[in-house]
Amino acid sequence: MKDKIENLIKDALVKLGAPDAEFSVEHPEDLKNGDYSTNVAMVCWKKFETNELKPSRVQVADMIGGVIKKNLPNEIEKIEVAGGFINFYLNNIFFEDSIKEILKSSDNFGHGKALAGQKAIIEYTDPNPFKEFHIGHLMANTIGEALSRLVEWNGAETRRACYQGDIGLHVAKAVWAILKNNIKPDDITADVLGRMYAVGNLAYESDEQTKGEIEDVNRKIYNLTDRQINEVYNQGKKLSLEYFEKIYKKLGTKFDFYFLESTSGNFGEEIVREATEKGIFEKSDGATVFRGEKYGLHTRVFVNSQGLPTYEAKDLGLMKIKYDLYPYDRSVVVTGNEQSDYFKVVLRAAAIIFPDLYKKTTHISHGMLRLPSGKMSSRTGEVVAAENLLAEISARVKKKMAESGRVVFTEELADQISVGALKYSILKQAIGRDIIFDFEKSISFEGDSGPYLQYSHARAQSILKKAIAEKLVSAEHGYSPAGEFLVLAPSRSQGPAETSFSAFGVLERLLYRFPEIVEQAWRELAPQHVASYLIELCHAFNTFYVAEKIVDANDPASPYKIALTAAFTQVLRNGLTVLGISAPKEM
RNA sequence: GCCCUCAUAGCUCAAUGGACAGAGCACUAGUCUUCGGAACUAGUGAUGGCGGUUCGAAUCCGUCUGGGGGCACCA
Repeated sequence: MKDKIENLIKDALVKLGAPDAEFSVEHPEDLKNGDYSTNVAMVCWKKFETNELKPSRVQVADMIGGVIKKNLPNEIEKIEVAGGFINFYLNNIFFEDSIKEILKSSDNFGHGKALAGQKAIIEYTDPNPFKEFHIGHLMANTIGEALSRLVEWNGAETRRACYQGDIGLHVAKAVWAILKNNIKPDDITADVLGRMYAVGNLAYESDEQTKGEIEDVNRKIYNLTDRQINEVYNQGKKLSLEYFEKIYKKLGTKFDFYFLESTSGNFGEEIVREATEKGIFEKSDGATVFRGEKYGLHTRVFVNSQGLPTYEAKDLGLMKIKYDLYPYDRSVVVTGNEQSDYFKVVLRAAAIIFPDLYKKTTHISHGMLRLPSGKMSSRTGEVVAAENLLAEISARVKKKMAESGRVVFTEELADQISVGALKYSILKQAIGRDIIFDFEKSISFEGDSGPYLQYSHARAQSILKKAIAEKLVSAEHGYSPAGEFLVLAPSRSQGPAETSFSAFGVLERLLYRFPEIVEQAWRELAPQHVASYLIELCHAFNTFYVAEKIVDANDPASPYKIALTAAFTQVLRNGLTVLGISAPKEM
């Protein structure tokens, strides 16, 4: 439709002799200004100035509008000129078709082709074995999963990757503390690991001798020379990874690739060694460094003075490992924004060594989850474990359910709602901004919240169920409206009378826009557009729901209202899917 | 000290350079003999300061103030 309008305007400009004006066609924020709007007159009004004639913007808009009016397609009811904008109003034919289109496409409605034929790999979450899986990882996972789904919905073949730091000083700290406290491999739990890391980290910074001991453990882990250390290491790593897997399952993420630092390390070190011979890196105080200052960045160590690869070399190696495994067109790496400058340096080095991979790689950094008391730190043990947070939310969900007393609830349902609440609260805001986390305030169940979306969905589902029970829709169409539903979906003109912009008029005007939102959200790497859209959509539906009786055998408009409800649940469900939030049928 | 980022209503957040800056929470006043009140309607209330670019600025540029992050062998 947008294309049609753009062509309409282009034709008009050609006829008026100003074919090269750049203009845009958008949805006006306020629906009373039409379904589409163009700024063409304000952009090109000066082109129409002559010595004798100095038309105003509005006059130019009238002029262009006059030409467009002669050639209106069927779906456009009328156009109006207001304040220099030209506004386009769609009619019943368009809305009727759009509802049919939604019902026909069902689960595919919203899938686009912007990235068709491309391979994409998204890396996110990246928890470290031996350390806690904390709420920061929850944030990274939520964002990465949503981005993955956006990429998928726009047509790319997508792989999810998780990079786990199973080697390095942080591991040595935990292993050292476990040995020091005589904890047997069999007694190690995820909880113990998190605590031991904090203990080891504190000890590392406290005195020189301990520091040396931990560094020694670190070397031994790399070299695999000490049997006792290996045993603790292997057991701890296995346990951590299993524990992470449990959390991923609850969150609805399934990774295709797991990368481990213990494998990217050597590879990265080799790349750095070769590049050093070419003069890309240089030696300094025994370490191999990249001089970022040449590019307005800062110097970073890629191989330390002990000859061990740092995270920098490992990340460099990972870029190539990923490509060798899965030749991507787009690679997105999601991390916290404290790594933002770090990544600029690594990518700058990559630009010289792997220019083709560099061009395909995007680093996205998300904000931090901060406690009201300040920054959360796993180094000092001041973390909120993901598990604790989820359990806390879940307890509150159950309490709420018990109070409402409608449904015998299951653990699974409570999880779906809890995860939905958490994910929504993260995704509703722009990636990159911090969330100040407060147990009491940050998770909401009403208004602008995940459960509000889920509730709207469940309620609409319940209406469809009733429509089936009352034989206004036959049972074989089920909840998911198939092609036959169209036979029952009557023409738009049988719908309720529209008084200015009634609730259902707003609903119709939002539903067809979903695919554009999904496309825009990918283009801007901004899942919050989907979140805002869904809130607006649900609000429109709930207003409609209160104002109109939907299922009513005596109301000739009822079939159309039911079709609209079916289209709404479909779009909402698809939208929730894009965000990685589940849409229970009852709650 | 240098670099990066952010500043929107009492609070938590939205807004491809476009029309009157949108939500939710809180507060105030309402709706419901109707399909699920985790709902709906209405009201109060905001672009940190000063310049600039533009037909048009929360958005772009400069500057000041104030948060947050980063700056060599941690990740």
